[in-house]
Amino acid sequence: MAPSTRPTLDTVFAALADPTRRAILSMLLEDDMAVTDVAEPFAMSLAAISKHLTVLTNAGLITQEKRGRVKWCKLDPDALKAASVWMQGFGQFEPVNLDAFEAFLERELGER
Amino acid sequence: MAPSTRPTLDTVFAALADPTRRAILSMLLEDDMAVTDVAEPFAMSLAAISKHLTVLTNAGLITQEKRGRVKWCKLDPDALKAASVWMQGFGQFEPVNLDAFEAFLERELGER
DNA sequence: CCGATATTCAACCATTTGGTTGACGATTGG
DNA sequence: CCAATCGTCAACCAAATGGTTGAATATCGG
Repeated sequence: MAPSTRPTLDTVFAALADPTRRAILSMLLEDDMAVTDVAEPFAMSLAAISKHLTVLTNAGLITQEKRGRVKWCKLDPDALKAASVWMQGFGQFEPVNLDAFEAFLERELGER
Repeated sequence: MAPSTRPTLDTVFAALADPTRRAILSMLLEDDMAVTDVAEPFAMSLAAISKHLTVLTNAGLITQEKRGRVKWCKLDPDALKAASVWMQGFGQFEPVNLDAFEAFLERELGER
């Protein structure tokens, strides 16, 4: 599924502003997933998750491919890359630090 | 002025999702500015800009210091750094690329 | 073929967001 | 002192957001 609106910094950052959507991205970091499986850990309807996935797709953060009755969701980090470049213009941040990233993930999971 | 709500990834990304606010950040990259001067290039009321600055402050992206009747706005890239680290977990992006950043700025200014 | 599974659609709702205008409080400078 | 300037507040508005439920549409498997 291609994004219905061309991804922009607006759509990318707006998509990232929601904790549910960031959690979904984290899950997809592990592996591609079907919509139903994405929805499983969340205390909200499947329809709500489906909408979140649409937002992520329109932002270009994931792609969705339908095989049979299952729609597979796959992380697509290109849009993130664009936003990341934008942000890095505001400061010389240290190079990729996976440890810090893990810490963020854990803190965020802990908050919920 | 300290943020009234502790900055989170939610507030940082939500703040970045608005083109007016991103433009304000770009302006503050050049120099600190008073609220009235920040508002000058925009076709919107001073009150609206004041609200945008509150959003940026709550996200921890800027600080505001009142000296006399003038309130000075100053970029504070720490919150951006946190968000940047989060994003970099999703891909091994090339190191800081200021050229790409300039291109983004120009494209964004061109869009409006 | 038929029931179950996967996903979206449509209508609805409450809340948030981004803007307006006009009044207001604080500070400055002549 | 007093008029002008700086910025926020309050009330209001339209549109977008994030959620719900129930029905609809495909597709799979036995």
